[in-house]
Amino acid sequence: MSANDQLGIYDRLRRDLIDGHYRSGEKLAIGTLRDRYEVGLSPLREALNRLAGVGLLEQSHQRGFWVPELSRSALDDVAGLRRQLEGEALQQSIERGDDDWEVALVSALHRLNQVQAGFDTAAHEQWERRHAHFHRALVAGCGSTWRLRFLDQLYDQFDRYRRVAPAAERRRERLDDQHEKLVQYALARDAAGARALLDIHIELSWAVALKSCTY
Amino acid sequence: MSANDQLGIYDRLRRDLIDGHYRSGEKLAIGTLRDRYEVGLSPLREALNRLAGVGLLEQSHQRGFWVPELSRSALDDVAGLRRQLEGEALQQSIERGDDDWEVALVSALHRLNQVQAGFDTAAHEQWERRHAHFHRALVAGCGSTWRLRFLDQLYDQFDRYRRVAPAAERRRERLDDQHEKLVQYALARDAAGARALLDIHIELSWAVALKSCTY
DNA sequence: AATTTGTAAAAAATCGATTTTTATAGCGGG
DNA sequence: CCCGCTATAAAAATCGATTTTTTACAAATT
Repeated sequence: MSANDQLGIYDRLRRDLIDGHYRSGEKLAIGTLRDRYEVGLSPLREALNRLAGVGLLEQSHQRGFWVPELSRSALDDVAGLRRQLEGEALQQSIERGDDDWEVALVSALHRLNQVQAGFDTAAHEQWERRHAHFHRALVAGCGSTWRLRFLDQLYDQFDRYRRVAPAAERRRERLDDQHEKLVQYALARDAAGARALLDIHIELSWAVALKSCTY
Repeated sequence: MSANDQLGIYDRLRRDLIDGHYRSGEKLAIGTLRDRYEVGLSPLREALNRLAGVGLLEQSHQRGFWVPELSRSALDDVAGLRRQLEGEALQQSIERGDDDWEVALVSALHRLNQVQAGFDTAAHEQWERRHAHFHRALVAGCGSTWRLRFLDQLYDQFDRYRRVAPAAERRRERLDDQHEKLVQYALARDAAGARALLDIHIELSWAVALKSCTY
């Protein structure tokens, strides 16, 4: 509980849900959450409702909140839709992105690479944040608010699987390398090349995340 | 306040937001809502939070909730993304939909046509519900939970514009006719034809909804 | 005259207690 | 012995009051 106290209960819960702090399908007892996060019932319930709105929780009337089940089919669904939405968003970003977009993208990549070394828990937290931020920066220039909104939700869902999947160092290196190359394509305004690589990138990420499914 | 009392505050607010009962950009005073809907503060706030999660409201910390602004650019965004997501969903539905999907689709069309006559307020309410249900039935067989989830949100957004746009009877007839033809394509398992018509259908709907933007 | 600062009113957010609903275990009947 | 019913316990949902924050207005200073 160090820097957590600055964050609202919504952000803390969201992070813990994505990090796999709660088991797939687990029921969230509101009273228990209240004690654990040391918040009042009202802000807690409001956060749970908003999280249900963006698909990070499921809600049943008068019966409380659940963590959505992790499943192979749900992962395939998320990955497939992400590939489509992110691919087109990347293409549009490359076609329409301005100087500010380029700068933000380069910055996001640099920040991501800064933290690739030493993988203690805190550093990994930071890497996760910067990784998510990088992918958002890549597509931020697409000009479609709703596409970005949906992509945010899909990133979160995808990360739920990746976070609980076993480490895959060899593949992680290739993925990191692809981040570099994606930026090169983007700066060269090669939309087709970028999109082709992004498909590969998502497919490889999917293969890593797939290991989270015991089935 | 007839059948409204059976619905939860979330559904009542959602319907009123889509129906244009609140102005674009309007600030929602929580105390006023509490009196108008005759509900307690807690369920009201929880509903507002969930509505913010699905994009039917905007929220600013400690500053309350707003109705998202209607704008030409936002409508174009919603319509474009809807065309893409719904088109592919329709194609997959036609390729994968089973007998139950066909039955539900035919039922939804029939129910929609049953209410096309007499357009008083209550009948129009019913038509709106059945129209939304028809489009959901059309794509329900696609097999992608997340795609359907996002489409639901896009339908709601699109309807916000259509509901406040002036009536366009001539075009409405053509749109209703297209509903029939869409089902014919679907039952004939002609995915390409259905998708082409759906593009036309959405474009025509967009032209109608566009009249809601004063700009 | 414009900007800043202080104060009062209004609104949102939070809290703790109460009510309502659901789940569980024990009891009685088939 | 199993099924259904009731009583009890637990949990979620709701309420009304309180606290905190923001906003609007006015006075004072530059």
